[in-house]
Amino acid sequence: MTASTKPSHHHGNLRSALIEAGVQLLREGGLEALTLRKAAGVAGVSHAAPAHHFASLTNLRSAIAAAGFEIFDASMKCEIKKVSPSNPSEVVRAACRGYILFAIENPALFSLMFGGTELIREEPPLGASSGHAYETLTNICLPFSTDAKSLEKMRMLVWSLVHGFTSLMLAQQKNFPLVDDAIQQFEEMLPDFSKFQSME
Amino acid sequence: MTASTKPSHHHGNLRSALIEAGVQLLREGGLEALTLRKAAGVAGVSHAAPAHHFASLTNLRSAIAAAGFEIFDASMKCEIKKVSPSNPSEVVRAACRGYILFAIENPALFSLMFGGTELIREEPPLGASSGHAYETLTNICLPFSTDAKSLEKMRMLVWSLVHGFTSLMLAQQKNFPLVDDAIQQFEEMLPDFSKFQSME
DNA sequence: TGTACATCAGTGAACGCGCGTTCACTGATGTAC
DNA sequence: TGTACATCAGTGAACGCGCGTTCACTGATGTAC
Repeated sequence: MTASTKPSHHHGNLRSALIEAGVQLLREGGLEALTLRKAAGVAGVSHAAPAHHFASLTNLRSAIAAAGFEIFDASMKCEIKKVSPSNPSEVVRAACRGYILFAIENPALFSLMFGGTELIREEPPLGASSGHAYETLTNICLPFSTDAKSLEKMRMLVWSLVHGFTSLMLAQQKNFPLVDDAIQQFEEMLPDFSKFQSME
Repeated sequence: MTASTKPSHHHGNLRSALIEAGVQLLREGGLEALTLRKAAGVAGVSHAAPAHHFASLTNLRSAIAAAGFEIFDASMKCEIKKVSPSNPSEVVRAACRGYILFAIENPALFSLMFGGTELIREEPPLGASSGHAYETLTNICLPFSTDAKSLEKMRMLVWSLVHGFTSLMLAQQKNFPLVDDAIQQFEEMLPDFSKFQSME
């Protein structure tokens, strides 16, 4: 038994491991598959171990949702990077692609983040992470707004559109459409934002 | 003890009573408060009684979701009736008001219908009920479309907008905004649909 | 460098809980005659 | 109208299950001297 495989009484970074295990459980078994005991099992520790890191299932869920918002934000930013920043409409479309891609890859995590599950939303980890995604959504709307009020309206419009489309897509859950089909359907539906401003 | 209050061994219409009980449980305690045993308790029967009507919790959930879609459709239709049918944009706005009002009054039921919970969606009761709401959403989009494809796009646009707005509103769940505030915010955000058609 | 000790993360057994489900039963209802 | 009987909805006790949680414990880590 080498030093690297030597089993240690201490895990090292159980907190992160439990969050990762939770993301995996959500992916494999949906919302109801996420329990403290199962997360401990996947992380390879006894079922009593999580108590040292998470006081309750709601705390673990909140931490997982926070991690989810970071992945979510990264997914949007990744798509945004692929297009020219000089075309604001294309940037919005790219962000929406990232939004939809994340949801298709992590449907249960998406449900946890936005669904009816009780979370501790106000506290730092989750509050900060969802704040990052909120900032990204705000930034892509800046070119379409002239003041705080029009910014607020544009953000709400874009966010509602892409969030509604994504949620309805997940709710139908009939043998999942190809990712590209979903995105194509979304983009065909999308109004021409550049004309929105002049309509005011 | 009069005849009307005489307790009978038979309930009469336990199936409906369990669905009603379920709606009440969702309203009072959220998604996780809905169990077969609690529904039986609220309906005033022993916890083994539901087995004669629902083979599993998923079946009860599906029946409750079906009932929810009927209430949901009625809520939209109720608001539509209040406005002039000769103004299609106003009809769409009215339907959206019904959509939002339903969700505010029944947040957990809304989550059950559209969230990550597994339901038996294909079978008659739920399939038919959600079909009614789908029809209503289609009908309000008819005046804005010239063919099947533009109808599909308009329906997806309206539906995504109102569904996304509603879901995000519920997800924030910070001391609930006044109903009127939510609807006002939605209507301010809403683009002018009458101009959409000409933009194609 | 070595030793003593405090800290703390993980163990494994045990607890009570609410859950869905099964089962023999009971009593009301509805029908055949 | 009355009687016998089949049907079926609801009862209440019992079952096993996975869950969160508690607890005394153990062993690794890190620090003081």
